Amino acid sequence: MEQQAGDAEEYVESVLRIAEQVPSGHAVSYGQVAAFLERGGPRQVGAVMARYGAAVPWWRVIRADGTLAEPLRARARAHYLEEGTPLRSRLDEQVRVDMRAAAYEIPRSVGPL
DNA sequence: GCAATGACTGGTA
DNA sequence: TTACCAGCCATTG
Repeated sequence: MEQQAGDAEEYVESVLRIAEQVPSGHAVSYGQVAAFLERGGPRQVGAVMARYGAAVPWWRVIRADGTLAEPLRARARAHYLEEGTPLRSRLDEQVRVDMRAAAYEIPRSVGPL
């Protein structure tokens, strides 16, 4: 019954799985992913992304208000411009994703393996 | 076992 | 609109 360790691994796989299948030009929030998995919370999703997110399009998993942590913001902007993600930038800075337009509903087929 | 930390969220001012 | 606050939950020291 070493389920606990297995659950942690499965949780990571599920989070990465979701991040991987978010289509270009769309984005989901940490809370959205956590609510979909019904597991942990937004901070746990963020923790997984911080550790294993490098292997997936992490810029498609963002905060509920369409912003990102500062160090990531600058990197994500380039990807958004390249993918044509709907942005809500007023001036040259303060770039944030327009979640109303970029919102993406996670298909249930992506649930926990 | 307790305290601090973090790629968060929603509400109020 | 932005700024601040309290709540939440697993990980780490």
